[in-house]
Parts: sequence; C-alpha cells; structure tokens
Amino acid sequence: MNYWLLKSEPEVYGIVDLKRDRTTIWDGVRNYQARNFLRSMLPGDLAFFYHSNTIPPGIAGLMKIVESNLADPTQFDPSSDYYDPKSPPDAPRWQTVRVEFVEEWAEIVSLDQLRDHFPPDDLVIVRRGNRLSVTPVDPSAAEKILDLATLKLRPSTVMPALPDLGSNPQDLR
DNA sequence: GCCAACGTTGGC
DNA sequence: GCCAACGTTGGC
Repeated sequence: MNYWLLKSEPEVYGIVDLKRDRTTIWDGVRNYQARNFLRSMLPGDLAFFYHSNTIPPGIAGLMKIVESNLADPTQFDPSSDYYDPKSPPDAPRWQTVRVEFVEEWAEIVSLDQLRDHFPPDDLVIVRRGNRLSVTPVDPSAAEKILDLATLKLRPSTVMPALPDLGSNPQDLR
C-alpha cells in the first residue's frame, strides 16, 4: 500500500465536494510526471487531499484509490478545458484514478505545519518551487502526517493543562 | 497582484 | 537537440 498527495483548489473541487460525491474521477492532470505517478497507483492506496491556492494551503483530509489506470474521459471531450485533440482514442495519453472519500479533518494540516515537521528531502510538497499536483509520500512521512491530523481531531487528549494564571489578563505579563 | 519556478512549444 | 519565448502554478 502506498501513500500519495493530490492537490486541488478548493474553489474548484475541495474535500467538501468529495465528501458530498463520495467518489470521483481525479481528472484534468496534464503533466507527464504527475500522470506517471497516477499510473502507478493501485486500489487501496491512500491519498492526502491537499488544498492549494487557499488560505492556509494544506492537507484537508484523506481519500482512498478505488480504481486505477482509467483513461481520463476529459481528454476526449471537446467542451472540456482538458480536451486533448492529440490523444489517440485507441491509445489514450492521460490516465487517472477513481478516489473515494475517507475523512475530512477537523482542521487543515497547514503547509506551515508540514514545513515545521519535514525537511524538504522528506516531503515533496514542502520543496521550494514544487508544482507537481500528484506526488508520492513515503510511509514514515505519511504516518507522521496522520499523527498530526489525529492531534487536530482530538485536541483535548493532547493539550496540557494550563496553569491558572488568574482571570485578569494583566496578570499574564 | 506579484513573481519564482517550473513545463511546454516551436523555430532553427 | 538547443533554447528563447511563452504559459501555468501556487505561495505569498
């Protein structure tokens, strides 16, 4: 089982939309490196749903790959933004996967937070200049991200008890 | 809106 | 195959 990270702009299609739809085809990827990662996905793999071009950018939840090696239907649709007239119908150029909603996190695990926990070598998304919309996440990094999400889901279990500083805010100085 | 960091295109 | 020009992505 492998872990991945898939980017989308929530204004276009976000975790809320996937939650509503339960499942969707991850269409529109038109970058060969990203496509090659899509081609290597297998049913059962897990993918982090990353929200880009929003404040704050970060991971919003988790999804599962349920079908792989699908021809992206938008490449043959002349009315689609992703129409590719050069893609031969008998040898489609663009493959993708069907994903299924797993969970929406109570809070985004932000890009800032990811930078705090991972050096650039350990997580592609925090690398400077990274634009790939589909990237692999190695298992140890994935486990750590899931831990961060779990902390966010259950803050009461990890928040240390605060010392009683009194009710007057001026006492805090 | 800016702009760095790409990826793609096409003339040569 | 080179590379300048152009287009896109996405954080800030």
